[in-house]
Order: sequence, then structure tokens, then C-alpha cells
Amino acid sequence: MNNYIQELLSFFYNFSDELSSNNIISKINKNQISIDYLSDNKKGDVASNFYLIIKRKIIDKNYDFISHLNEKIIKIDFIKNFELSKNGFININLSENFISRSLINIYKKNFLNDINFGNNKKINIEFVSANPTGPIHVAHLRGAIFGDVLSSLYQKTGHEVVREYYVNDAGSQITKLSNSLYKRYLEFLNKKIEILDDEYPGEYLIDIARNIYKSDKDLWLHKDKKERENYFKKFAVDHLLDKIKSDLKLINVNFDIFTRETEIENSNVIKKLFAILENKDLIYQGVLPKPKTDDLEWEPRNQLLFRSSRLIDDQDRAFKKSNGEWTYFANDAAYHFNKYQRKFDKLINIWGSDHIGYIARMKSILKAIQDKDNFFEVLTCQIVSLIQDKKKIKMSKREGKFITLTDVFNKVGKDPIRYYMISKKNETAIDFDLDEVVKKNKDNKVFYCQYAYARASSVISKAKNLKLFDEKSFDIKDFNKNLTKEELDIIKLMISYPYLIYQSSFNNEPHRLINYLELLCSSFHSVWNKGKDNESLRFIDENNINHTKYKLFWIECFRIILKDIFSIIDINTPESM
RNA sequence: GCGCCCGUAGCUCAGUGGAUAGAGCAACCGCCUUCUAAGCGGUAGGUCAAAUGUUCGAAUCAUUUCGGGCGCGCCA
Repeated sequence: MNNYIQELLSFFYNFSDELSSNNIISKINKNQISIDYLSDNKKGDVASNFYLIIKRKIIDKNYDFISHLNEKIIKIDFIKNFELSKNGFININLSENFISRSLINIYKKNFLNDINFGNNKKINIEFVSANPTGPIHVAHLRGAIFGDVLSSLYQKTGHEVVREYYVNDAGSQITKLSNSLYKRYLEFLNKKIEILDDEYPGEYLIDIARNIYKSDKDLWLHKDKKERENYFKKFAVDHLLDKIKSDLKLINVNFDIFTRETEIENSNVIKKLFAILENKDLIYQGVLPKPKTDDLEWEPRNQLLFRSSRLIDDQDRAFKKSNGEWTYFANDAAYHFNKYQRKFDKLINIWGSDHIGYIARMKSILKAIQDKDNFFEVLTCQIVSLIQDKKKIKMSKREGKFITLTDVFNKVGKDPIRYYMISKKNETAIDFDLDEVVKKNKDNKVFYCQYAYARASSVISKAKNLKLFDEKSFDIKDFNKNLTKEELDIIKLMISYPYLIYQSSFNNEPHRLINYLELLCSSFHSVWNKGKDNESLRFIDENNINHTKYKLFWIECFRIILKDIFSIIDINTPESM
């Protein structure tokens, strides 16, 4: 029973049901009931607004809320007492017995047992999916880490997660890539070349071309164009995908599966999807309206359309080009149908904010092929602006000038990247200041938190050296008499951790981890420094072994919680710094 | 023109309809004979873009306006 906050919420939900079915109150919106366990404003260990919600809805004038609540709440074993504040909050204090049991659960590392709300549901999380036309650059960084941490959170809460990357290895961009690579290859044969505006100028293609030249010499000059194009396509994509994988490995982002667009194209999945849509009268031959964009040469054309406006989208979308080829969207729709066929309970996509306009049509596809409302969810990441010398770094894809993941990694390192990218809401555009983040390692909170862990570890190792670290003495009951208020506050914060994980996962908000982590670490540093002013408040006091064992117990728990958070964010846990 | 996101301290950002709106950085003043000063304590800094509304209660919800970002094609 680690998730006591959830239990408390359920208690109030049931309470309100009981009150309304007995006609004591009129109907309320239960979603308004909340439990406050983090804010500074709360007066008890936790606080609820329950009374404020029902107060105005009370019909029975003789109803005595406090004694009724008292009668019910006394049966909850983890509650010590409660009081109704003048302004209507219910302030609740937890029983010492419960707190010490919870702490023992943390020590035994079974504190997350109760937040298994996933019940082994299969979740597919698709993220990054950057086109294999160049190295991973900074625009993909945020989605990569958001997707990775979100996946870990879902795993923590009992879901079976598949991390998936969709490889767009078909279409005209790949043809252009193939042509650009061929030109670089021609360079090795001393031919003069010119890279066109819409081709890929990046120097990374030169290295790939060199490989082809080394093994094949002038072989491809004499081959037929189609054969050569296909070979160069595959060669380029394979190499760039390897590069993407190894780049992502630098920041510990790994995938379970890479699905290629060409696989989808070559399978019959698109035909199957097409049949389903046609059967539902969602496919027709028609003409799209003129787009609202300015400066657009527009010729109306008759083509195969998907009637997405009947579902979620505001207009219909092209399924086939006028030359009869499937559109990118059609392939992508087939890919999502393919994911559906793989029997996931839920699909989550993480897209950059530049794809927001694409969400409605894809949701329309998913709605057409299945009934569940929340089966398919798209989470978007707003852009990250890189700041250097107090200025935004401008990137130009056309000139092949962009900051790659490797550039940022070499400058900053894995932990600050992962920490910073996950510390802000995904829907907020953020500035990532490369100078601030590396400046003397001081301005970055990741070091602040790792330092807290290292300090805690140094206490434990010193205690072990002094033979004061005795596990057998950790089954303690009356720790509240042996610890300071500040220490008890940290302990109460720690035992709310399971609910925090539950909330972060349920709401797709990994950044809450960071808020919690920083609060926890700041409290720890503060308590640490109390020992500087007052020797009796140090964690290890050889003159007071009794106090010491209580302190060592919660510090070990603190390390366990920190280690758990660090493992989700996937940053190092340094024993010393 | 339309859609989505955002606007909170000088800067970067938290903030679950609820109690006195917070943190870090920058500024200023203190704290190392000590389990790690990569730390701690304090001071100062706010019309939560604006207006109206809903509510017992709004930074949070609704509407409008202003400002910023990202998108809107048979591209991918």
C-alpha cells in the first residue's frame, strides 16, 4: 500500500458517491477533488479540497460533516489525524507507523508495486523517426529524450513498451539523396559535379561515396540508371541509419524496432487499408480546394482522396498523386494500420511541432480502422532554440548547415542534454544555452542533483568504514522522535514518490520528475548544511549512535529514490564527485 | 486567412480551480578548523500580456484583443 494518495482520492470519490446517493449533497464533479502533497501551502502532511467542493452542494441542512468524516477517516490506517482549516481545507497527517512502513518499503525496493496500472498493456511509442537523409540534428534531440523517458515511465507503471522508429526510406527525398550520393561518387572519378539547390550538400555523403568508390571503382558508370539509383539509395540509407543509431546511442536512446517505409510499400498492408476505407465510403475521386497559402501556383487536379473531413480533419486529404502513386500520407496511414495489426493496446507518437497540422488526418485514419477513443495519441514537442554567445544559432537545411547531435554531445555531454531536454513541458518552446549549461558545471541543475547523491553516498560509505551501517537496526518505529522536522519532511516527500510516478506517467509529463527531484535535493542540501552549524545535527554522530542509525536509514532511502529517478531520466549516479 | 502551442521576476523556466504565485541564474549581504562550499542562509525583484465573463475562489476555465512560435500543396 505505497500509493496512499491514490487511496485517499478513492476514499473521497466513494465518500462523495455515498453522500449524493443519500441525498445529502447534490451531484458534484469528482474530478475537482484533489490531494496536495507537494506545495508549500499545505498545512498537514497532505491536504484536500474535498470540503470546499461539496460545501455549496449540501442539501441536508442538519448534516454534520466533521463528525461524519471523522467516523469514516478513523478507519483508514495510514491517517493519524485531520483538521478542517478555517478556510475549508482538510489537512491530514499520516501515522508514524505508516510512514515507517513506507520507508521500509523503499529500503526493500518494492515501493512501486502499487502503481502497476498498466497491467502489462502493450504500448507502442514511436519517436524520432528522422528521415535517413543526414545525421541526427538538434531538432530531433528533444523528441528523442522525451520519447525515451516517457517509455521508461510507462515501463515503471507496468506497461510493456516497444520503442519504435519509422524509417522514411522511400519517396522523392530518398531519390534526391541517392542522386546527391552519386554526384559525390563521381567526384572520386574526377568528374565535375554540381549539387543542385534541392539536393543534399552535406559533406557526410562524401565519406559514404568514398566507400562505394573504394570497393566498386567505376563500376556504376556503366550500370543502368534504375539499378544504380536503387543501389545508391540502399547504400545511403543503410549507412545513414547506422550513423543515426550510433549518434542516438551517445545519449542512450535505443530502439526495439526500426520499421522501414519500403517494407510497408512492398507489403499488401496498404491495399488492405484501402479496402477497409473504400468499404466505409471514405475514399473517392475528387479535387482538393486551393490552399490558403500565399504565393502558390495552384492547378486543381482530379485524384484519389481520403474523406478525413467526415472524421476528425477539417478537409479531405490526398491518398494518391495524380500520376497514380501513393502519397506519403497513404504510406504513413498504412504504417499505422500495420502498427494496429500488431495488437498494441495503445499507440503513442511523438512529433515535432512542425507536424501538428498532420495530426488530424492521422487520427482520422485510426478512427476509421478502430473504435477506441484513446487508442492513438500524438504528443508534440515544441522547438528548442540553441543559444550561443547570447544569440540564437541559425540553422539552414538548404546550405547543409545545422548543429548535429554529435556537436551538442561533444560540447555538453549526455547528462546535461538528457536532464535539460526533459525538465521542461514538452509543449513549451525552450532555449538551450550551450554556454550556460557547461559553465563551470555550476549552472546546471543536473550537477546539483548528482552532487546530492554523491554527498549522501559519502555519508553511507563513511558510516560503513566506521562500522555504523547496520541493516538490522533499520526496522524502526519511533523515528519521528529521533529526527528533525526537516528530515521528516524529506521522508514524507519520499513516500509520495510512487504517486508522483503514477501522475507523471498517466499524464505523459516526465518533467514533473524534475520538479520533484529538485525539491528533494534542495531539501537534502539544506539539511546537510544544518550539520555545519550544529554538530549534533550531522548525519554521523559517533557520540549518538542511536540518532545516527535513524539518519543513515533515511539517507539510504534517499539514495534509492534518487537512483530510481536517475535511472528513469537515464543519467549517471556518481558515488563521489 | 485558418489550425495548434506559448506569453508568469532582468534571463531561463516550474506552478493539480484553492491557503501569502515559486526555483535557478544574474544583483546584493553573510556562512568552510567540520559527513564534499559543485553547497547553505538572507535581501531585493511580479499589473501572472490586456479586457470581460464563469466561480465561494482564476496564473489555471471561457470569450475577445495584443504579442511571439510552429504549421497549413500531389513535398517528406
